[in-house]
Amino acid sequence: MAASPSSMSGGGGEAAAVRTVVWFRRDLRVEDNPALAAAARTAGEVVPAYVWAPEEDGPYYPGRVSRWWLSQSLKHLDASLRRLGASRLVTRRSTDTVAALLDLVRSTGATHLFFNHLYDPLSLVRDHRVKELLAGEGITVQSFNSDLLYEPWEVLDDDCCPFTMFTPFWEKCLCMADPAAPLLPPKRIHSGDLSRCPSDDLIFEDESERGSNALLARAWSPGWQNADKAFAAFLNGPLMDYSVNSKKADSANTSLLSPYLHFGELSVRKVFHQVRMKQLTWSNESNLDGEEGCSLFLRSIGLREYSRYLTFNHPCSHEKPLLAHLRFFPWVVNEVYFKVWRQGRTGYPLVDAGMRELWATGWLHDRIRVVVSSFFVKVLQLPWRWGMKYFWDTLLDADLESDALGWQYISGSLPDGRELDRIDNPQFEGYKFDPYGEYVRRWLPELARLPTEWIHHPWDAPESVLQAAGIELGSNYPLPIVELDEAKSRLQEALSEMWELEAASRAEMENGMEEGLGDSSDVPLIAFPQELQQMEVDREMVRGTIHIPTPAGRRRADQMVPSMTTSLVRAETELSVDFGSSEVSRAEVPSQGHFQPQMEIREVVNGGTAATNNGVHHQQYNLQNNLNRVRGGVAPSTSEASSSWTGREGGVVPVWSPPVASGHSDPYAADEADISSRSYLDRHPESHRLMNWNQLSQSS
DNA sequence: CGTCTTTTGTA
DNA sequence: ACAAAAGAC
Repeated sequence: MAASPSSMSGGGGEAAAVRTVVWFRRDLRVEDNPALAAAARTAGEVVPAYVWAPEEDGPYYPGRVSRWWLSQSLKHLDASLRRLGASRLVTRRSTDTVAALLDLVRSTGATHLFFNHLYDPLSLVRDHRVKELLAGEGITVQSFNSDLLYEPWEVLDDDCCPFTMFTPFWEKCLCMADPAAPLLPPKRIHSGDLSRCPSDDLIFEDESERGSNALLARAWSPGWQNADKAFAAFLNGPLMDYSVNSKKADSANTSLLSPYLHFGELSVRKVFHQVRMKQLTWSNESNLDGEEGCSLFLRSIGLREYSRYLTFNHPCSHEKPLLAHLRFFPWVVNEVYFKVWRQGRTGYPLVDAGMRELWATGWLHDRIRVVVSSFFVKVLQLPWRWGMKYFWDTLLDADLESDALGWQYISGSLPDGRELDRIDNPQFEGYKFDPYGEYVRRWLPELARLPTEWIHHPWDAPESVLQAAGIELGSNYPLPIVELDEAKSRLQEALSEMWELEAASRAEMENGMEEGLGDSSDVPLIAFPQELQQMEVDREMVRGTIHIPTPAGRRRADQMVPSMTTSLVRAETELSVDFGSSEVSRAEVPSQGHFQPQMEIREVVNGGTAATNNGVHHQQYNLQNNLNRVRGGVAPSTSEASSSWTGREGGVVPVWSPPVASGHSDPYAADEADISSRSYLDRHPESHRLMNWNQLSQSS
């Protein structure tokens, strides 16, 4: 297992010949960055590089706010690297990362390529290709862990199998040896002569996005040093009351660290160690709430950890339910529902407030994410992947692994997820998370004058109250798009249908096994709506109504909330008189430490396009798929009920594996994406070996 | 006031 | 499905 000197190239010569390309991805920091630290330790020259090839991500081309963050963070990183003595961050625009790296290595005469691990399926495949190709060129390629407390293959149960449930996974993590202490930034970096190594200008926004992006900068400061500050602020502030406050929709109580963590501007290992220290302190002071807050916060770090763990072991987790029977759920493919949800016009105030906040700011409190996604899946019964894709397109902290985990959890597709058949009632959730209605009033100005008593169920309010509040249900605020009772019965029907389909397919499977791999009963993925692929703001909805006279200078293509009717317009204009002078027209993002129940000025989108995501190339990846293997005894119960959980898979959008006939009566279907299938690692020993092999260099 | 029932939270 | 908590009796 030694650090494989055999793969070294060019051998012999003077030490000065060592030149290492450090390939940055989602590890945009100089502190506790193992790849960078290792490169600096070679005492040779270090060429920091970034390759921007978003087309490779297919439908998961980053959304506007995410690209904005990235652009800022790269600037910050470049400045940090220069301060350390590097000449610059070398940037490349490409549609083929591997080719771009090869070119980079050749044009710099580098002998080494270092980078930190990623665990999403695209990266696993691409990084493997990078290693093969560059090693073939005689380049020493090493990769490191910068993103996780523990590598996915390090956390195994007593039988050395990957965990399939979060709780045992996290318990195991917590009793493993502490992760390595964070590394300091390198003292100095020399890049040598880079005059023959051009950089490309990276363009992360188009004209139409500039205005909206400018607003983001008022609330957020990307970059690893700012991550550090935000983390310190959280440690010394909201963390203490984290457990007490975690039930409120108010973002001021949250860490707001997720975008930093997504781009690796903040090291989870550092977070872990510092929170642990706080916890120890509070524990000694018998500060039970504080101590519990630490556990709770670390648990959410654990969920992030687990999301990588899952995608590593089940590379299809962003498109296929991990519980196979869910693949037979008859999702309602209704783009009108989808649109209404996105626009925050479902008639359920808490849901609508959340969706408008997301739209306007790219941010959503975790609780509210659960509310809106649960509503999406259970009340509207839309395919969860649509919701996940919308989150991907709009969230500032969009993260494929975390979002896949979240949506699978909500849609009942995980062994330890929520039950699908229990509908969360947004009204009661409103009482819980937003007891004074402040959150709703802030994001739904049309309901601003409704007394708290009715704010979460305006449909029950007496006519006189509504009138006094200037609300006409069905006109300036919608009636519930689906009644909860109706949703419940529809959900029951859908579930019965799911079980029938599942049973039928299983029967068919048992009969027609020999007929080969045709697998006619395969359930295809539901494609994303075209509209979502372009992230277009719905225009008709807005055009059909009255336009708000838009104050000069505030008209912009933005993710602004579409309004619907005249009376709403009236309410808005009135409000804007009150607040118009105080610059509240910004796309508001939660800022740490205060919460003002304040009206937002809203404007109608005049055909604005939020983002022009054009990277819709559907890539096909040829991950070989073995025949299903059953892992006996791991499933929670192999009893009669669960014996019906057998399914198959299908694929339309990026296909990871060809459809495959499924196993027999296993608790979980045994196929590529399924939770009981053999892990990705088992099926791709090469990747495993490569990773393990390099793991060593990190610990040196 | 104890026991049974309902609701809630759960990654 | 299940345990804990809250509510009903």
